[in-house]
Amino acid sequence: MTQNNPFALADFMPYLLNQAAEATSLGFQKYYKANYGMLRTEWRVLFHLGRYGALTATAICTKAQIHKTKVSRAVAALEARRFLLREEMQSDRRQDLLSLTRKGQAAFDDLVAQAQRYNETLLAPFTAQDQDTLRRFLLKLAQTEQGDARPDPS
Amino acid sequence: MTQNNPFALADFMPYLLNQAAEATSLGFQKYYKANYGMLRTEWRVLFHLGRYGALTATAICTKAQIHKTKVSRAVAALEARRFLLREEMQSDRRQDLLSLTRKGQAAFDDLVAQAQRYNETLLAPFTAQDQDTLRRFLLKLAQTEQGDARPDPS
DNA sequence: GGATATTGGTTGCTTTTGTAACTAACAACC
DNA sequence: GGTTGTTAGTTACAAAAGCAACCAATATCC
Repeated sequence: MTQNNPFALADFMPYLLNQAAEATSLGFQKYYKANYGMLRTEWRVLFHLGRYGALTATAICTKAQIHKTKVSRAVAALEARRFLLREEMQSDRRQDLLSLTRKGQAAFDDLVAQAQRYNETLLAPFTAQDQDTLRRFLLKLAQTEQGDARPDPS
Repeated sequence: MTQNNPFALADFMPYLLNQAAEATSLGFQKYYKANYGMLRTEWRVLFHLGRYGALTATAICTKAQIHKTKVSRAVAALEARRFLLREEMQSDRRQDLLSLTRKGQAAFDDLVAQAQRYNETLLAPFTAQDQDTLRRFLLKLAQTEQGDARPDPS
């Protein structure tokens, strides 16, 4: 590249997005970690069960876009801590239907309330309209196709 | 939370940002991984040296906002592969001045060109004005303070 | 209805990250 | 000028993520 067109990392979307993602994730992460000893995947799994009711592991994988090994481990951890319950399905004995226990539901309620508040503080500096724009952009970027960026032509 | 105000994960900025960050990072990551066997931190360190000239490790830490152990390892890896050179500083023998080798410079040139192209395709769907807005928002979000989100009142 | 493929999920192993402790060089203070 | 404190950077150990192999249940095909 030419020096008269200095490309800064701050212009590079993956970098910028990562910085923003990390900075904003941390505040909330501290909360669920400190209060429930949860990892991010665990919080996400809990969230999905709380938000959408009983689901199988693969359903969570699909909805949450998380790899099955991560979900598997998160479920195991949540189960061990009695946040969720596992019930073998009649129709297909490979699958377990997962649902929150009362304790899990309580954690969900608290965490969602907390998340909402936190989210509001994050978005506070922006007008409602800008918030919409931002959301729209991020959703579009999140749909970026995973094609290789010009693989080595060799 | 109330069910008549269903809070979706897609409304939660940390989540949205993470999704966008991951989706957009992947395409480029494939490239530097496949062609140079680099990790993300290594690419970032390389970038800073290419962009700002010779630096010490801590200078990179500061500029790039990366923890020193990560930088230390990235530098070691890049040095082992002869992408950079390490020179003990006269003024303070604890510090090494790091600079790119010819090979490192070549990799930098290629990667930056690639990054720019990739970035353009990412931003293509947006108008120039929207791109600015987006950048501005992300920068602001990236500056989010790391205060705990309401720690347990106990 | 038995062989083959597919799917749901888990486990083991390797790579990467995070955290804390550590070494070496320098600075400051008396 | 020796003790005490800092700073630059590395290393060792633990936690987490990624990947591939795997097991068991179901579906498919002949």
